[in-house]
Amino acid sequence: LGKSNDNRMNSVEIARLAGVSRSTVSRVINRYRNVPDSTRTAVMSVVEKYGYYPSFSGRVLAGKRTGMIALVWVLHGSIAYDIQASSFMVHVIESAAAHGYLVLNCVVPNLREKNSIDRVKKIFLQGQVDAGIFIGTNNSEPVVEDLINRNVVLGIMDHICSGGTDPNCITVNFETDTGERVIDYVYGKGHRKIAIIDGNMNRYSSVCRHEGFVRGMQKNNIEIRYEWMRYGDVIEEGGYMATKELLNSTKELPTVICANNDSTAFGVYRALGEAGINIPGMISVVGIDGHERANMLQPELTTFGFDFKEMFESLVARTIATARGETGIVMNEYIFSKLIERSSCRELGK
Amino acid sequence: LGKSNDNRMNSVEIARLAGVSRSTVSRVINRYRNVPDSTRTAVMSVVEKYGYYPSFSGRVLAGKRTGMIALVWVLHGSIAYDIQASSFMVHVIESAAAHGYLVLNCVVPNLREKNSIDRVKKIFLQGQVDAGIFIGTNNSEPVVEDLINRNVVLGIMDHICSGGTDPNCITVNFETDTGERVIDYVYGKGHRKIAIIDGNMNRYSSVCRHEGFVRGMQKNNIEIRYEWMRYGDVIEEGGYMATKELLNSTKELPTVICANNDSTAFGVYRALGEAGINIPGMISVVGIDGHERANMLQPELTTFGFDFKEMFESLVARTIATARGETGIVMNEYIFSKLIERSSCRELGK
DNA sequence: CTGAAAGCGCTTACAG
DNA sequence: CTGAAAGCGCTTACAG
Repeated sequence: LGKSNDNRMNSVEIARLAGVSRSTVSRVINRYRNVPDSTRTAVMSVVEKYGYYPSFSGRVLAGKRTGMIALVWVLHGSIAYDIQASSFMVHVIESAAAHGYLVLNCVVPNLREKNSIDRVKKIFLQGQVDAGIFIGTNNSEPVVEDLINRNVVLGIMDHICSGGTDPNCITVNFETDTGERVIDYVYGKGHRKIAIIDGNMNRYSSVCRHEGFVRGMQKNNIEIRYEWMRYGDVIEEGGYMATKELLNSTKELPTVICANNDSTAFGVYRALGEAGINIPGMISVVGIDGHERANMLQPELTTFGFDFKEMFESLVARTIATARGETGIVMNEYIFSKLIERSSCRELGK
Repeated sequence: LGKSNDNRMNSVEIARLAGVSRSTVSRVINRYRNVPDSTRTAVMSVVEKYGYYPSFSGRVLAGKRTGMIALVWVLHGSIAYDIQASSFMVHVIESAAAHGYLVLNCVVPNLREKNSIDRVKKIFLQGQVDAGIFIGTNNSEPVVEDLINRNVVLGIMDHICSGGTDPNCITVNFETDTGERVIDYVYGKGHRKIAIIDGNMNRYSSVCRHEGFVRGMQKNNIEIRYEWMRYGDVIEEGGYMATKELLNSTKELPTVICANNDSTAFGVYRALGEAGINIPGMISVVGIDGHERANMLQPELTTFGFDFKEMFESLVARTIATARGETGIVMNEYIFSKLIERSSCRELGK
């Protein structure tokens, strides 16, 4: 039989002490209008006297929302001791708090392995939370599609709904022309020997940026040299490995390396540093993201930055609103970058 | 009346489909021993076919644990875009995951303001989680004491239980002699003109370190000059302000500044940098913590580092074990620092 | 080995 | 304005 919560009060006890029924206690707690002040005060004084808080599971079982969203964080490879991860988390937590929501954190190494899949599905399908936010997912994840099909409300970063417009799939995506803008920028600085460290081609944003880089090269009549085009994943280690391979396999050096994102660029820095190649003297570097650490590098990284705080505020707000059954919500949004010009990309021929 | 969860299965439906009673479904789900394989298989095939997950609130209301702990993060002042915050969070999340627990995140600006108090109390007193971890609390917080008195299981960093040994208050504290060790170290390097940037005297660790600094000075017969002893709080901004004030109000400069912790030391760096004072040429700096960012400074920061990963693993493990009713658990632990000698503290007279 | 039943603590439509 | 009652979905002691 259900275990009584030791010394905790329940609504029948409060009702008895206040001389009303449980129904009335509940109405007071839930701020129903049709309760006269005298009743309300009588009940509240007992509630406060005993520090009574209605049982969470009781409330939820009776039909209330949980007031919680899950933040599912897909972290492939090693754990990120990453300022950006920290700020993303805090953005989600604070955005949720602004709507009276709490965040349940779930970090999984991937979304393909049985154990991780089960942990994630369980959270939603048990009804432990009202909705979820996904960060770091690939562009096609069976778990995500499964949850969407089962009417779980999900807010996903960098994701296109496969079903077109599921009413419970909220998304935010990156502008599609960042890659092109990066190339235009370095081209404008006089660079013609351009290397690309791509991201993870299972991510929409990486594919988009890759295509943008290529469009930019073609538009400006730059030869695409595949020895200078590498996959670096979206992490520091990937950028490092890709740059090392690039340096090892090319006779002629590029004058600039455009990275899929700033974390990747950090790896580029490390590899160039180890090879004794000066930035931006010998090779310039440009990133994408506006990572908080980018201005702590030597030299500070020139990058195309996004306003992630604003992005998460909107994603979380739209997701919670959807979970609350509100309508007329924008299902997808794009975010746009702003050039943050620092000192890692020099002007050639000066 | 309780709202049915649209298309979600429940245990009576599964029972009907499997040709058994709800009791049996529950026994299978909960891995009871006395269920023959044939019954188990029959039930599980229905469970899997429909992707059934038992309702969280139903289970909890019937007496199961929530499998969740709350992480209450007291962040005074502005939001930390901080690698350390990120790694602490990840440590807690991963440590909890190792025990099958999920982490509910709650960030509050302080624990004294009515709204924050209420948010925090609600989480625990509603029974939303099995236990809590507190980071960043002052050494005497009424909310914390209240929760302890109401039998909530809490794991607290840098905290001494006021009641002595409440069986539900798990703690971890810093060694008490770090301050002394810092002074011994700089003394050994030839420093005699020693400045101190203290932390926040509402924290046990800051008080301890302060006392350690003083003991170290006395032991080594160093004059304590109060113009060189400042409060810097435990954050970058505090270290910055304190150092600026110190520079503005003293004629003679110290040869070394010992900071309460690394974040504070970051602020010391910034203030010295702005004043055009070379580190360690003109003034050396020593921190405490082993902050992940400390090796990214110029020059890299010499500091006394702690193993926070291990610390959180133990704190979380002990807290969860207590929540599970296990006994014989170590209530308090101390953690010990290791000197990480880098280049911010020079040897004098060489 | 298994089912019927009680109980966990709430909310809300219904009736007054 | 308010109470009695049904119902949310589970678990487990009890009885067989």
